[in-house]
Amino acid sequence: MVNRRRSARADTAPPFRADDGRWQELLDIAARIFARKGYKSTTLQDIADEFGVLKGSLYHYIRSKDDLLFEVVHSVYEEGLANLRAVAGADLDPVERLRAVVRGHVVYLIDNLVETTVLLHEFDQLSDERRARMPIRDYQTLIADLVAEAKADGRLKPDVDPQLAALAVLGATNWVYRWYRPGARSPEEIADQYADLLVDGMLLPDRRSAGAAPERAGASPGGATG
Amino acid sequence: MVNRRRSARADTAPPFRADDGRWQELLDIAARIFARKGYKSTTLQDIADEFGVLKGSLYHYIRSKDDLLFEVVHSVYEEGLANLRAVAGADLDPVERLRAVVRGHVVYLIDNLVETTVLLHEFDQLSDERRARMPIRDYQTLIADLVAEAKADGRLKPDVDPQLAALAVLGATNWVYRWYRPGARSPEEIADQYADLLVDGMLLPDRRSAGAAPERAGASPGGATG
Amino acid sequence: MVNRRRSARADTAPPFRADDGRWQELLDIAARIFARKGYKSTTLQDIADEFGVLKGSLYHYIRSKDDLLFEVVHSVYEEGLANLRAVAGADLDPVERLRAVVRGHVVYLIDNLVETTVLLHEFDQLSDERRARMPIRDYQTLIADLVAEAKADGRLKPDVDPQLAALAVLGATNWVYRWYRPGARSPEEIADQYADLLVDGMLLPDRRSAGAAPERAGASPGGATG
Amino acid sequence: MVNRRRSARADTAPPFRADDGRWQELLDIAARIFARKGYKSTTLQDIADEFGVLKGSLYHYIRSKDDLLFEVVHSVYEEGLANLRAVAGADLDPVERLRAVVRGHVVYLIDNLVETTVLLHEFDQLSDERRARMPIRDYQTLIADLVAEAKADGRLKPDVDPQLAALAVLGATNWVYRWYRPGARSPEEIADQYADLLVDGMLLPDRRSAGAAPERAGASPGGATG
DNA sequence: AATGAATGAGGCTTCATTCAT
DNA sequence: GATGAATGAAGCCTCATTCAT
Repeated sequence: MVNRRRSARADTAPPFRADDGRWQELLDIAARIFARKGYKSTTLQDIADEFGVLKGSLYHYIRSKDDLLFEVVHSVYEEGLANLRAVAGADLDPVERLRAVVRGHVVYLIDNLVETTVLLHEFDQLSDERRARMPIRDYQTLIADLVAEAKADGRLKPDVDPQLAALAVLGATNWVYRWYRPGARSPEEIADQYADLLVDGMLLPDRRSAGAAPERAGASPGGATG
Repeated sequence: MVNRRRSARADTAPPFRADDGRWQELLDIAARIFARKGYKSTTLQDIADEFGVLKGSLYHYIRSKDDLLFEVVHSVYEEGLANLRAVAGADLDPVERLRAVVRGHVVYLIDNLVETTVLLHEFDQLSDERRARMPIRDYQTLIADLVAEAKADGRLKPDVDPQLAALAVLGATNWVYRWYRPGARSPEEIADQYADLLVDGMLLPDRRSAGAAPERAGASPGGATG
Repeated sequence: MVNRRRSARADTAPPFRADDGRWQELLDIAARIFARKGYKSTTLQDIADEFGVLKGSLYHYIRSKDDLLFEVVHSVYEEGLANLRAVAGADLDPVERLRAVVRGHVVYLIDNLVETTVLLHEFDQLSDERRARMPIRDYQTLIADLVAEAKADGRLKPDVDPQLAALAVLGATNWVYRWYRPGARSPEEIADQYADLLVDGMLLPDRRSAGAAPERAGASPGGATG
Repeated sequence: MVNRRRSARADTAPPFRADDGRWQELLDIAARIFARKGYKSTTLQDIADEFGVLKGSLYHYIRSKDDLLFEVVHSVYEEGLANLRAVAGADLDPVERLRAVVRGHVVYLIDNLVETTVLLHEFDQLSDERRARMPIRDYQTLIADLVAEAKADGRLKPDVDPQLAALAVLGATNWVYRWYRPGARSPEEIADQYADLLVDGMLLPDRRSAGAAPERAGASPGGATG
């Protein structure tokens, strides 16, 4: 759905004005390697090799290795949140908005798998200052608010705790980065299943969307970690 | 229930037979620091400092840093799986066993939060050979099988894909390591909510356990990442 | 005679293309220290100190300490063998070729004393893989073949065993690295004496070159080991 | 021929009175490993493992690793020299004494292959003080004196330089430690061939022992380094 | 923009040696 | 005589970063 997010080199003020083609290429390479090996296990040498320059030359683009992590992560964070906010603000009843949010989150995550992997797995490696600029709790709050709204509408089981439910939703959906590999199942299929499972799980029995879709075919999804 | 898992120093054959008190202390320290800073960002100096020896002295207990990660992770992996298998084998109908498994997994994870954090976050840092000794897919398979069984019983929505459902369950529950902090809510409360949410989400509308418990009180859970 | 052998950086592919001046300087320094203290007793610190950089900086030139040993040793090995093969292929009768080979070997060895010292004393410290690339037995074979040829010509005592004779020749000549110090006696004098002694020792009594040169003056050679 | 040389624990004054069985066992083990891997590459751990104690326990037998090297080397040095002196003092003409010395040296060396290997290869690793206690030049002098004597008798080619000839003899014979492996050829066969080759090489043509033995059968000797 | 060389700090690991028990 | 634990120094190697060209 999304995927056209492109970093505007948010607030690192690099000592240069790289043409944006090369800059994006660098970010993409860094993101890919961070996702594969982890931030700490990635060396600037790894990145420079793939970028086709000597490692010292990377300092024409960045001021520190940390910059790369931040740049990779910051834009997915912002855009992903914006994306969810847009969906959450649609003119639908709260339960449907919740469903849409789950769906949208899954699709966004898969559409930006490399970057979200880095965000979700390497978030803690950011400097405190930079982590503070990405209040990751906002995701939880956004969903918890929707749950609370639906609950106020009387649609949900009375014992649903919005915060806890939000964390369950985020856990299930974020976890996708751990096992998704393109091929078996489309992002949309996964998103639909997850939305149905998670949102139906909160609903009062008698209020559930009666008609469940007929079983969809598809190879069983693989899972590296799970 | 849990938590008395103690490593029998599985298959690293360290150059000694230390008294197990010190060995366990070392593993606990390592696990704690790995959980806090990540494996790669933890230095043997960090560990030695807390253990109260010079860093070279750690080699009385290990043969490489990697040993520490493996030892920490291997026992939680094994015991956690054994734990789930025991629960999954109970003499109950499949849906109840599924519920019990979700509950058991959450409780186990929280009871062993430090070690499961290391397992879930640093699994990829293990050497290939050692990773192969812990077929983490077994967790997914175990749950997927239960889902398939319940589905065969006609209890579940026909479009539930067992593998996908298992991954959703594991995502939601495993994610707990990202936000759980002792205090606000008991492990059992969380476990119950998760079990209800996730299992109910798979059930056919008319087959659901009618009586949902009245809302439980509790402070809203904090969440570092989520 | 020789001594212009310069490494073409045979097959270590270092992470750079240093100007060869510095590279040769490094190899020369390493060779000198290896020869003096032995490979194992030489530290990269020793080498870096003399090279004038921090020890970590050596890794611009090498990938491991082992590289240095290999580079030092590989080129003398190859060139020394080529040198002998050239001499052995001359258009002379076998006995004279043998004499020339002994002479040539001694002169080459002294002309490249530092490197041959390292080759002869530290050969076993090479990794198996690298040792395999230098079939040091070729020296023995080359000489044994010449001896066999001379024997087939009927020039040698019938009980001369070519392999054993070759080993005697190599032992006597290679041993030079243990005691030679420039000054007392010229490489050529030594070479001539050795050739006469060793080759005459194989000849049939009546076939020997009658005229022996008059005694040459010269200080008695010192000898550290021997 | 010899081989019953047993160390009297020359002058290391160890902090103990080990029963000599264990002490000899330790020296034998150390010698074997030093010969195989080199002194520097041998760890006390290696030795302790084979000796069947923990490495710290070795300090009941030695005061330092260096002690082991010295003890191993000192006794072969002394006994080997005494052996040669006895042979050199026999009541024979100088040329025959020379021949006997070459023979005796080769046999002794092979009979004590492990220890002589350590002596010949690791001599330089001894502390200066200890090296000084083993004037290895004595071997050279002993042989050079014999050569000079034979030369004074008019038996040798006039251009034979006694020192140089002695070094050739020592080189050829000492080198045996580099290639000898039991099996192919008896120590005595090798010794005879070497004596004939080296001594005949010094003789005046017309004075040589006419009858050379008929070719002896035997597999060709292997040679690791040579 | 890029190179090539170097820095400097620190990481993991090894190992001879000591010592209380 | 031996153990088990620890020391302390040092060794090899890595890597983010700097800088003159």
